[in-house]
Amino acid sequence: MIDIKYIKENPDEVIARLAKKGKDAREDIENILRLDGERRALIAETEAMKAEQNKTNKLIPQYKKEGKDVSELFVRMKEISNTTKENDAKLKAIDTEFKSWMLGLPNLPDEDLLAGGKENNQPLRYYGEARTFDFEPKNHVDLCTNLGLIDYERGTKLSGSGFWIYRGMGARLEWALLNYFIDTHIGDGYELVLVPHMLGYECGLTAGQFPKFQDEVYWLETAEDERRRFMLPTAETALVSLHRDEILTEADLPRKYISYTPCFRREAGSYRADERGMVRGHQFNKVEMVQYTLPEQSDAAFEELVGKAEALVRGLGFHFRTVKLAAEDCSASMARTYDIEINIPSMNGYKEVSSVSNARDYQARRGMMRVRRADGRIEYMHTLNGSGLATSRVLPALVEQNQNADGSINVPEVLQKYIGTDIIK
RNA sequence: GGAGAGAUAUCGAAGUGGUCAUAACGGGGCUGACUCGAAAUCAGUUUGCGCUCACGCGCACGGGGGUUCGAAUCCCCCUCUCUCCGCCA
Repeated sequence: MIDIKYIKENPDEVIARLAKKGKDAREDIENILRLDGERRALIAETEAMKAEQNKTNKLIPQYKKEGKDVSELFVRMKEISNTTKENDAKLKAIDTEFKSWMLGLPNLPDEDLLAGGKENNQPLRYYGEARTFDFEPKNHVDLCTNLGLIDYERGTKLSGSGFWIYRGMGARLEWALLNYFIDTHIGDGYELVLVPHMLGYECGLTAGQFPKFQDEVYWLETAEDERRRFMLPTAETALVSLHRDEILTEADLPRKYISYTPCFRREAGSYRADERGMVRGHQFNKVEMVQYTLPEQSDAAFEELVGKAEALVRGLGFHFRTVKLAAEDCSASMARTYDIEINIPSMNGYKEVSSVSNARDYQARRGMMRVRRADGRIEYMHTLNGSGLATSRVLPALVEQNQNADGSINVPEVLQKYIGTDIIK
């Protein structure tokens, strides 16, 4: 959520900045300002009456004790009671509408972001060189199938399209990647957290995925009187709710977490012909990094997370580039996002393997995540997240880039200790 | 799955319709006194949210609704925790 005070004081600026994200917020802001005014007026009126009510309530036992008649007071009190009840109902309706507009507003993009979508993304830096082949390289689907690493057919048999099965050396390669990521993060002082894979609604709301993107996750069928739960689309959704409704102390921050989870996504309508194989599925494995920081720490934390994701990719020997996303390409909750993209030869281009974002106080406001400063002030923390990394893009890139003419695959050095070999054939 | 008990501030916990939410009482934290310093002792202090330029005012006793002039307290629904029994990897 964006600070209502900031919206009130700078409505035009907010509209202009959200426009960079491709959001025409004129109607939203108009409604928010109107409802906020109505809300305040009603609060002022109702609270004055409640003050009278409270004062009189103290008189009643006193009068009774003194044997005075209280029936006149009762008449007035009934009046107040009726009006405040009506007002409270009105206020609730206004509040609900107000909140729904507020929750619908995306985060403000940072000032330095370019407006517009993907076409305005800026590559910031490149690392290494794209591999060239002196033979006709195979795509990862053929490579993985031939080597028995991935069983696409049986994945579909078990669960339908968009699911695959890692087998044998494929499963070990996948597991080796995850181990490499996790060990690196632990070495960097991050706390490993294993979270539930089914989450309650509030988690999605805090992360900023709900109410707008409720259709993009898998909901579990529940009985009428049972709490609704969904399969997490990313560990961020869980980790960012870890400190929901908490007030941490300044010394507690920054908090640095990582989590491994499978991620479940509907990906409705997003299938594209060039995204064959395991680039986009309904379930994929990911190690996620999340930081909670003091507001003034979040810029440095962002650079740290980007650096960590880059280091993992570099460690695997990949050529990659780091791209600063234009405002519209950042997700709704985020003020800024950098993607790390590697080359998947069969796809003629760069594909995202990590996305690092700074939400600033947007998620903290939604989930009431605050910090008590040394001087006693309470303010919202900042939250950041980044993939570190998702294997579903890394493994295809790895097999394609490390393939030999005979169809075998060289195992990057950092993975060899986990998998026990330097070549898969 | 069955039966029962419970949820009050940083923690334990009292309060069962008004004059104890300025939330008793106890512990912890912080500040000060005493001390070379510490412990002990003594004194003080210590919830969050909203509205307001401010003085202040309002709200919150797990969450939601109801009864009442008035609810921590009575009624209904939900969530969570604990105990016992059953079942179970």
